[in-house]
Amino acid sequence: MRLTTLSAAPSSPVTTRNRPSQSPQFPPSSVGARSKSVASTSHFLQPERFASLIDKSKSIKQLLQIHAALVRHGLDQHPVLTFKLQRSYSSIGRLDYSVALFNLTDNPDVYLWTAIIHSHAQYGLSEKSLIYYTQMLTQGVQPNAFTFSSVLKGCSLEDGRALHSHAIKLGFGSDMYVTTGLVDAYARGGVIISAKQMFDTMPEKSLISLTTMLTCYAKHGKLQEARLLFDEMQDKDVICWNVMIDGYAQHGLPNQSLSLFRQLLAAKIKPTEFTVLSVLSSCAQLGAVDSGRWVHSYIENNGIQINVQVGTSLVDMYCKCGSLEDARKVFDQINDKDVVAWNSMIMGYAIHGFSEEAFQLFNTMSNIGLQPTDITFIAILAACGHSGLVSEGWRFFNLMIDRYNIEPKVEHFGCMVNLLGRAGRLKEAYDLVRSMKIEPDPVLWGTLLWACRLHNNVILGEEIVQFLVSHNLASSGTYILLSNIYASAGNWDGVARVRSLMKDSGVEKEPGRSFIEVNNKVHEFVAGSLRHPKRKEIYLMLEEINSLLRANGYTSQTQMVLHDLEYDWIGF
DNA sequence: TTAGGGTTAG
Repeated sequence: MRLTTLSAAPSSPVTTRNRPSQSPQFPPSSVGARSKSVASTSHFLQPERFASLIDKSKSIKQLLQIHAALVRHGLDQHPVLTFKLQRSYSSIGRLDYSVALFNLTDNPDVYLWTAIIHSHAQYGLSEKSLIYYTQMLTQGVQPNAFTFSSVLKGCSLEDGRALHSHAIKLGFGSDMYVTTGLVDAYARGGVIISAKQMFDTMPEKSLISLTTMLTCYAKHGKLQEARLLFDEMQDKDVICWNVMIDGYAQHGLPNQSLSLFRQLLAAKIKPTEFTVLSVLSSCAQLGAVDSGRWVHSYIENNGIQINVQVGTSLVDMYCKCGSLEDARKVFDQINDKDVVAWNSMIMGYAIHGFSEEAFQLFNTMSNIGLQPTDITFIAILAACGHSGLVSEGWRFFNLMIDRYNIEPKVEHFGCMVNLLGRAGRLKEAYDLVRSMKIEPDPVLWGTLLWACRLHNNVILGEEIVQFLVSHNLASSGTYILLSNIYASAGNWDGVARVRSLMKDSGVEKEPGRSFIEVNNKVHEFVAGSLRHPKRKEIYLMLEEINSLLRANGYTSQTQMVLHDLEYDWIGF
């Protein structure tokens, strides 16, 4: 007895592309029967001929014609043809037809079961593919190595473990494809040790299995291990480079990412769309606008398509580098902008204080019927914060909850606390934090403390710090902020107390860092470090700037700097 | 006369 039910006409294609305007007729019995269709020229077509027709078909119309012809020729249960047709439906995004065909097949063989499992896994429907897998077992059909490699794709860690023992039991535990799938499953589940163990059991490693392991390391920030593997790899293709470059970009090492990108170009390997996404992210992190522009023109001159993802990356890069005009130019040229593209541009305006432009884009986006996301509201609330628009902030905060049913996250509360704090409404900000149903994070507390410092509210500052210390939530930043609060109130005893408290509890301040790009080279400065080769010239120049400033009547605001625990000589 | 594994933006 089959567990799957025979479904009526399929109705939900996987993608909206190629969707026919009218309801599809299924199973097809007369499509193309009387017309001069590809499949109706002969009544005696051999299965081989049908197989080749299916392989050549690219549209749903052609596939339906062939399917109809198969029914007429009594070949609709032919295992090979059913398999091919199923795969073709799925490959053009019609998983619905694929499933319907599967349901109409009397005794699906291991090929068809594996194909339906594979199709669902391909579309990210891994739970569904696991259901098919269990149904397959219930039907008494034995899975093979192909089945395992398909069902492992995207499965959960728990399911991956179960499938692992199942694969061993059935003798597929050392198949290269199955093992690679297991490395990937353990890696996605975050169990790097198990992934590595699987990897090590492989007698032979393919480029794919090496890349899977490399991805595991890179995704989990194990960049040294990743680099070691990367350097050992012979015959690296561009995907390996992409994984490594992206690993650096995603884990705060944008300089290494750019440096590896240069090596890729030097090795005459052609970057892809994936490559430029990571590289643009690195440029954005560094504020390296010259490198960013170079990548932009590289994209334009080397046939890399500026699709919505690449376009958004460019927008983000230009925004973070402070070049809003360039960002807007790219933004306006992106076709089929999705919400992420809108969010990036709105965020760009927000962080640079152009709240009006941010609001305008928000309105345009709403007017064209695009639903804002939680990120959109972070951008909008940040824009309110930069312009001190308290009532606008509350309006958007409530709009988000009431109209768009978006639950505020800690970041939204952070924006509100920042907004209220800047406006001096500390009590309101503190009450908001205390009323939160979710746990406030250290950044949020920091924002509130920073506002106490800004408005010299020592009492509330102390209260918050006491709360944080007693709940074991205090970080070095907490102490620094409290010290600053005392300093700005002229309370030197307080400053001394915080210093000794920090010393006693062994808290160390993370050194501040800053970057600047000069002539395509990014220079990094760490507070207190004098390692830059041109430090003498830099100091001389700083002194010269200071003299000029003083000569023009500028007195620096040393109130904070003097009483900070470490003097960040470059960050000003 | 059938098949499987690796990299995307806030």
